[in-house]
Amino acid sequence: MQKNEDLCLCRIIHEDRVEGARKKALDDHEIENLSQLFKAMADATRLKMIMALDQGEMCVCDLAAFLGVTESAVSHQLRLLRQLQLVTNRRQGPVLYYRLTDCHVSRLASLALEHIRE
Amino acid sequence: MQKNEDLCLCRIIHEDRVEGARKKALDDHEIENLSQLFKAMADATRLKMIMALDQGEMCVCDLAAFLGVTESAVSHQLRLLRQLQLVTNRRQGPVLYYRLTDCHVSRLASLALEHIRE
DNA sequence: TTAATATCTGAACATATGCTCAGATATTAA
DNA sequence: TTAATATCTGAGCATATGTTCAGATATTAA
Repeated sequence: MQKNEDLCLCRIIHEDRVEGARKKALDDHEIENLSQLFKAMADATRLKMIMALDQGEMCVCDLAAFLGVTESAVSHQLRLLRQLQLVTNRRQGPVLYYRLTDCHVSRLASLALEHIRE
Repeated sequence: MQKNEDLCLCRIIHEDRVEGARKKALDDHEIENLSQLFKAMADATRLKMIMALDQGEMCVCDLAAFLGVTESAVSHQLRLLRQLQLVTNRRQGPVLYYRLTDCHVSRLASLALEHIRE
């Protein structure tokens, strides 16, 4: 096996394919954003949260009860989803009602679900 | 804060919403499968591999050269993708050519990309 | 069989992740 | 102000993840 610096032409069987892949490749920034989005949906708890919020807005208590985890855990995950702008909240007194920012994530989930069920 | 056993009704503000979410919730098995699929796409290296294979089949060497990681790393990731049946291979002599099993993952990636670029 | 090539595998390691706990902050009502 | 409720936050911890390394396996050709 070779060190990173040596990962060079000597082992490339099909230079054309490697070159072709390079040309059509997304830039790193987009890849990073894509993987972040998928990462947000890659956890069972967050996925359940997203599916639940797709039905309508819920507060932290509600989500915690639904999920069977502490409100702290929910809050941490909501922060992550908020930072990715997947969810938004609305304050009514001391209660924060969370909802999906738009239908993007639920569409992604639906499409993925179709493929799993096929 | 309460322990898990105490995560009970006393903190549920909107029982109806919690109950509604419970009724429409996917079963755990499906949630698990969904999150596994998203997890597979949640890593930059695997995402690049998937996008590259969407262009056509490539061998392990090619992918390693394209990605700039060791062939060992590629092989480990390919095993994961194989186990989830996202990729398949075809042997030609000592060379294994990998390709996407179907268009599902690339569709997912395309949809996600649209949403990111919007 | 032997050597060369391509890929796979398990172990080890550093880093990331998700959760709980304890306590902080924010809002409301008495 | 004080107390109560709802949520947030940082620290700490156990587990998961992604990579490399060293060496194993599989295929082909001499």
